[in-house]
Amino acid sequence: MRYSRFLIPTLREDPGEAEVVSHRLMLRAGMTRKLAAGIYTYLPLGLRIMNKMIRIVREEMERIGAQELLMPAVQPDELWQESGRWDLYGKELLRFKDRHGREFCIGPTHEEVITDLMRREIRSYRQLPITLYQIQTKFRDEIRPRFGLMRGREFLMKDAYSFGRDEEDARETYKSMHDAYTRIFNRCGLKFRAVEADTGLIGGTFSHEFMVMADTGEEAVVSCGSCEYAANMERAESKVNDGGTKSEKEEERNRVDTPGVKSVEEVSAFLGVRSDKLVKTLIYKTDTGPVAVLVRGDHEANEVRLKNLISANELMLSDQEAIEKITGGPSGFSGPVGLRGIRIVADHAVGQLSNFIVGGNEKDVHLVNVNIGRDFKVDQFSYIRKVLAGDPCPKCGSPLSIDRGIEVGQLFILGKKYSEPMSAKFLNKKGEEAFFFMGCYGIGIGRTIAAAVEQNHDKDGIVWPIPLAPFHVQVIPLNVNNEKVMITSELIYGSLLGVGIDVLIDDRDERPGVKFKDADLIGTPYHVIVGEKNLNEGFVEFKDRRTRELKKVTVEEIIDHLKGLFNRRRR
RNA sequence: CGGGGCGUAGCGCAGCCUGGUAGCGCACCGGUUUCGGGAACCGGGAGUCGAAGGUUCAAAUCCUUUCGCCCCGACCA
Repeated sequence: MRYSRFLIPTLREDPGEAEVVSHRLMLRAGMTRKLAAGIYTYLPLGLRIMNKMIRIVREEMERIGAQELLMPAVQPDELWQESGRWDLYGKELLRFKDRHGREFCIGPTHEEVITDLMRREIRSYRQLPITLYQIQTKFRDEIRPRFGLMRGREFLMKDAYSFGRDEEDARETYKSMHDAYTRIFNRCGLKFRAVEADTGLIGGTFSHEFMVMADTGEEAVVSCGSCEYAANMERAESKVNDGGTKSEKEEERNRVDTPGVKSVEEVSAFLGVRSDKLVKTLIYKTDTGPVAVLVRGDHEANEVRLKNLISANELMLSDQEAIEKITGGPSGFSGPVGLRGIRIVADHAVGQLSNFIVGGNEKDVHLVNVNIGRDFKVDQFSYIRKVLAGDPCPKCGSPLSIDRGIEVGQLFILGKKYSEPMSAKFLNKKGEEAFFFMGCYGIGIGRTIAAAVEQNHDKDGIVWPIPLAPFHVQVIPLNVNNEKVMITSELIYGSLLGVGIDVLIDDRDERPGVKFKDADLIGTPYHVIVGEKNLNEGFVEFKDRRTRELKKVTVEEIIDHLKGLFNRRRR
């Protein structure tokens, strides 16, 4: 490709709209442009990267025997009514009516469509298991799109769906997907981790997320340095010390006046006790009724775990009014003692405490030396708090650490969540009807590219991992008006092109500085610099973008070297 | 949806408080000189000041409404 004929509108200055590195650099490098909030155009250079990514994904999907198909982006409401998600999905689902007034949506995911297809086409267990995938544009009307490609509304996604006879089939496919994902993200040059995840709206029995580690990540990832345990914050837990006996003798319960003292920090400072001697009482409103939740003062409630525990779809902290009605006191002074007509669930850590402090359900009053059993009853203990850095690993007990990650892929075992309500059945070996046992597996293409930029850049621009790089080599003739320079540059360009290496020749009549800056910004892994002075001594220069190492070499050497380099990669 | 901020040339911004000829840098076009890390000089093109309404002799500037965008939060595959 000739730079002079190729649209790469690089920007010298940072666009004001961009906050995160990947967004900023991809705009500056002329790879993407925004059309509306969360909706982006991929310019030619950006599309080349996307296509590289897609190729990797296709190769790895084919390798595990998944078959590609393409489903419509627009989907009729009937299918979503069948699965029950039309009402469940909320505003994120972009809905509209056609000219006849029929309801449609733009697909944010395709479980319904694929399940419908399979129930029509698959009759027998002999046709199972089968895995299908597509690479397709999705739309989710995010409340707040942000971070450029990392969280757009319209985005390209690889979504695969497996149909098996039973759970064993599903687990097997799941495992091969896990391997395929590992290979895909490795090939993209990413540092990542597969973590246990909550199943969210898609639902199902278990799930892994592939997280790319980056400070700008949106999700907190809990992981163990000593064993393979890793989970996202929503799901993570730590070892529960439930064997511990309470050593302290139960003291007499007392009321203390705590005028205007509400928060854990205030109470612990006011009474001169550590916050882990306090118990927070949170009153939640849920679609399955109100719940009082007890966590230790220095802990935070994990609302996702809580939701799962009590099988609620909706869960939010109660407002002032509801709190007064339930506890009899204002917010900030809630406590479990004397609560009636409300379920009380407590975190395991609360169960380890004795003689702790709680709110008195009365303005300006707290209770000290409170004990479970004697003073109130807990309906259920569970792990319902957020893990803190340093907590013991649930598997091996070593301290856990918390990092930030970008979710680039997710694996779900769906089970019969869709096949049952949609009545997607086949005949099994015994001649009985059975529901498909399903799994689904997504990769955010654009997001993975953005994540790759987050992990691979320096102050001058992007440093593409070779498999994703839009061009492998950039030939930079420093003076296009010098015949010798151009003949040599063209020779190198042609030779590399001839062996299938992606080469960009910067044949613009620009000053060297401009070309160097653009080459660094775009992030081509290797630069071949052809300058008059070196050429007179028989040399060109070879630069490694990542290390910035510069070598003087002859034309023959550089061609051989690059040919060898990319031949080896291909094998 | 709550809080904060911003819409002025392709991009980055100033001007607005205190109303009176729309400006700067980069980019773009032409010319001269340059030519190894975003060149210098000369000349030039480019704006319904987000939109609508109001106040005023006069509005980018003041008032009202509205649309869009960004950030934080709530939410989230």
